Amino acid sequence: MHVRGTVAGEVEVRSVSTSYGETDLAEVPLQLTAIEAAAAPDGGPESEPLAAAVEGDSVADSGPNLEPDPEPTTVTLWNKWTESAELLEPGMELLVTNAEQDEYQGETQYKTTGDSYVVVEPSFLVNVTAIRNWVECPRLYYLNKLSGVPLNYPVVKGTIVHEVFGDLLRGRDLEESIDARVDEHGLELGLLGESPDSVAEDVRENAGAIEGWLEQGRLTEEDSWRSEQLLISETFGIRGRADAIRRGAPVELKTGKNLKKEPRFKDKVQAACYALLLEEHGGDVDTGTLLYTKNSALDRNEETGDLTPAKDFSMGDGLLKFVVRLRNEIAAMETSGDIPTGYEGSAKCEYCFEQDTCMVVSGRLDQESKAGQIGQALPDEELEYFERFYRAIEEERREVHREYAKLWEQDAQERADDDRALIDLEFVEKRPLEGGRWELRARREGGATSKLREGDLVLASDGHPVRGQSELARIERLDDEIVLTADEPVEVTRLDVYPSELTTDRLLAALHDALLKGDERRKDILFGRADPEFEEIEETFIDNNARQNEAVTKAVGAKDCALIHGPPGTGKTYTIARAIRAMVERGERVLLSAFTNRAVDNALEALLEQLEGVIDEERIVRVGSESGVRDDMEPYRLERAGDPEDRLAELQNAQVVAATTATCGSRIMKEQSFDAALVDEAAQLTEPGTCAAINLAERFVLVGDHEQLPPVVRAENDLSESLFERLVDLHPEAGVMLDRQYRMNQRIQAFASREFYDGKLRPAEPEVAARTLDDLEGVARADLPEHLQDPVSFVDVEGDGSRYTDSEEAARIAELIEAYEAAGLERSEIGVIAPFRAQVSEISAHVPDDVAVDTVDRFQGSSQEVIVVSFTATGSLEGPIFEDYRRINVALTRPKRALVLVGDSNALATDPVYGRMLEWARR
DNA sequence: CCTCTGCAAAGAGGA
Repeated sequence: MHVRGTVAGEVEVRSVSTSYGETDLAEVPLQLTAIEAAAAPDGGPESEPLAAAVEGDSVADSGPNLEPDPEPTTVTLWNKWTESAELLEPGMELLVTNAEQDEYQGETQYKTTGDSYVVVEPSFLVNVTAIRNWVECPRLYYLNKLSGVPLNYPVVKGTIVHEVFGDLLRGRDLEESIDARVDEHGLELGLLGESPDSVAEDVRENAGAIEGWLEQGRLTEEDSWRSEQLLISETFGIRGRADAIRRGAPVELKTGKNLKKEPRFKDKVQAACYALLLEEHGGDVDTGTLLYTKNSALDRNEETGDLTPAKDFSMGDGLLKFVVRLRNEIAAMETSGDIPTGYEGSAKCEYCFEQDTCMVVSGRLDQESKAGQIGQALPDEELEYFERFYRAIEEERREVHREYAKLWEQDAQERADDDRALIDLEFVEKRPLEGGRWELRARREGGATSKLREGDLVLASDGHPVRGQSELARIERLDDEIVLTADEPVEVTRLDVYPSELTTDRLLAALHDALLKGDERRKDILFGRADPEFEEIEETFIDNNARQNEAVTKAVGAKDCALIHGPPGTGKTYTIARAIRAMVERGERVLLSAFTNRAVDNALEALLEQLEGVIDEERIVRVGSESGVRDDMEPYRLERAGDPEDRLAELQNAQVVAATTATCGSRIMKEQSFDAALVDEAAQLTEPGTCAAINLAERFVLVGDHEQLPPVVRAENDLSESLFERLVDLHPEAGVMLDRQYRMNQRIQAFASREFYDGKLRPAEPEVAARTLDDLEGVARADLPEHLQDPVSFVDVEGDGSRYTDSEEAARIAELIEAYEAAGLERSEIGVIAPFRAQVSEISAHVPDDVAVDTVDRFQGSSQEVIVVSFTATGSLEGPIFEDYRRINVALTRPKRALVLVGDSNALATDPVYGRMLEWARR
C-alpha cells in the first residue's frame, strides 16, 4: 500500500543489529493523510482492499466527516532511505510506496519494503535537468538556477541536433530538417557570429551518427519509437522531456564525445529519471540508451572496439532508488529555502570548470561553499536585499509548483469550473503536417470557457493531463472548433493550462545580474546611497504643458534615472514618445519596455508617430512572439528565423528596441545594450522585473502610476511593491507628476479624481471636460435609449450566480453595443472590460469581433470612446480581484466620452467604495 | 484572480 502524510515531529535515525548485521533505520512520526492500495497487477499481497488497510486509521481520503487522527503513526524507513529521512523536517509531506503494515505493541505501524520508494514533498515537481545538475554538484545546480544558461554555440548546436533527431524519428528528410532547423535559429546564430553553412555541416556530422544508428535498428527489427515526450510523475515528483523512447525505454541524446565503455554517470542518472517517469506511465524499464553523436567509426572504442555512437546500459533498482534520493535532496532543500554549499555532493572542486565562478559568487554573496570564496562581499544592505528577493521569487516558484500539483489533485470537473481546463471535447481529426508534426482538431460544446488563449501552450490529452496520453501542444485557433499543433498525434478530448516557471527563472536571473553584474553607481542609486544627477537642458520640448515638458527634460537630462508619475489620461505615453525622440535625435540607442505586450504596443504606436521622418522605420524593432505582438506592429517585429547575418544586422542596427520586460530577460535581449531604458506602466512591475529592462541600459526612466495596477504576484511578499513606487519615495527630486488629463469628460473623471487623486486630477482643457458622443462624426446621443445618454450610466443586472462568468451580463452587453451602433458609433470605438479572463471569453462569444473585449489588466494604458464594464459578481463581492480598488480606478478611467457600468447593484452596494461608485453612476 | 513567457533542454572541456 502507499502511505502518505505530514511529518509530525523529530525524526530519529539509528542503527540496529539484525540477522543480516548492522542496519540503519529511521522512525518517522507521520500524520497520515492517505492510504492507498498499491496497484499490483499480479494480485500479490500488496493489493489488499482499501477498507482493510484503513480500518482503525482515520484517513482524509476515506470520508469527509472523519476527524484526523490526533496521534501520528510511526513509519519506519530502512537502510538507505534513512538518507532521505535525515532531510525531513516537521510539516513536510512524505510518501512511502509499497509499504507494509506492521503491528507493534498493539499499535499499527508501517515500514518500507524492498519495493518501496520514499518521496519527500511529492507535490514539488523537480526537473530532470535539475537532478542531472545536482548529481554533478549541488552548488552547480544553484549557480545555473541563479544566472540562467547564457547564449553559447555548443548549447545552440545541441538544441538544433536534438530537433533534427526528433524530426528524423518523425520521418522527416535529413537535409530538409537541417536546413529548416538551422534557419529557425537564425537570430541566435547571428549573435554568435556563426554562418548557416558551417552550422549545417556541424549538425550534419552529428546527425550522421544518429542516422547510421537508426538504420542499424531498422535492419534488425521493427522498432517502436516516439520522440520528445513530456512526462510528469505525480508519485515521484519529477517532470521532464525525454528525447526519445524506443520500445518503451528512454534514449538520451548527447552532442559530445564519449569513448569510454560506460556512459557518464550524470547521463545515466538522467536516463534513469526518464525510466522512472515511464514506469509510472505503465512501462517496465530496465535498460537505457545514450547516444553520443560525436563518436564515429574513427574513434573506435578503446575497450570494446565498438563503432556505434550508442551505449546501452542496464538500469537496476538501486540506480532508480538513488535517483529518487537525489530528487528528495532537491525537494527538501527547496522547501526549506536553504542554499547548497557543495558539501552535499562528492564532486571535487579542483576538477570543476565552474570553480572560479563558484568562488566569486560565494565571495560576493558571502555564501559558504566547498570551493571557497574570493573577492569582497557585497555590502550588508545588498546581501539583505538579495536574500529577501531570492526568497520572494522562490515563493512564487512554489506557487507555480502548486499549480502543477493541481493537474492531478483536482478532478476534471473542478478544473473546468476553475477555468483551468476545457473538458469533454469532441475529437474531430488529426492531420500530419510538413516536418512530421501534427495538427489536431476538437470541438467544444458552445459556451465552454477557460483562461486559455490562442498562442498558449497547453497539455492536450485524451482524458487526463498526467495519467492519460498527453502532449504539449500550441493553440492555433480557439473557436467552437479548436485547432492545435503538437509533435505527436493525440485524440484530444481535454486541454489543461500548462504552468510555466519561465517568469520566475528570468526574475531570478535579473536579480542576479542587477547585484552581481550591475555597476556601482547604479546600485548607489537603487540603494539610496547617492542622489540622481541631471544635465542642464535649455531646450523646450513641449510648449503647452509645463509638467510634461519638465518630465521630458528630466528624462533626457537624467544621468542616472528619472521618474514620471502619470495618472490616467495625462499623456504619459506621449511624454515617453517625445522623450525618446529627443534621445534618438541625440544619437542614443533606446530600449522601450513595459510589463504587458499591450502596453509596449501602445507606447510604440505613439513613438512611431513621433519618429516619423526622424529615423528610418527599419531602425525601430519590436522583439516578441507572434501571438504577443499586436497585428499592426507585426511589420516591426524581429523574426528569429532567417539568415544569421541579416537577423543580427536587423537587431544591431535598431536604434529603438521595444519589448516586454519578460522578453528583456531572454538570452537574446541580454546580449543587447542601450544608452537609456524607458519603462512604461512601471508601477505594474516587480523590482526584479524592472531590473530585467534597466540592466540593459546606462540610465533609465520609469513611468507609471501607483494608484493603478500593482505587480501581479501569486504570493504576498516583497515583490508586491514596485521599484517605481520605492524610488519615488527615495528620490522625490527625480520625479515629476503629470496633472492634467486629456481623456475623460468631466463627469467621467470625477469619481476617480476624488477617490484616488485627492481631487487633483483636472481636465487639461475645457473641451476635454465637455466632450460627449455628439462630437463624434455621425453619432447622435439623442438616438440612444434615455438611460445611456448621460456620460456615465449604470445597468442593473441580477446575474446568473456563476463564479467567473455571467451570461446575463454578457447578453445585456451585447444589447448595449447594438444600441451604440444604432446611434452611429463604430464598433472599434467601443471597449468592454471584465475582471476575469473567463468572462472576457464569454462576452467575446456574444459580441462582434471588432469590439475590443479584455481584462482590466490588459486594458491598462489604453482608452476608448465608450467603455462598458462587466462586474461579474452576484450577491456579494467576494474574491481578491475586487479587493484591490486600484483595479477599479483603471477600469473607470479608460473611456473618453461614455462609460456604462453593468452589474448587480446589491452586490456592489456591499462595499463602501463600490457603493460610492454606484451613487456617482446613478446620479 | 489578474500578467508575462517559444516549452524544456541544450553543453567544448578533465582527474
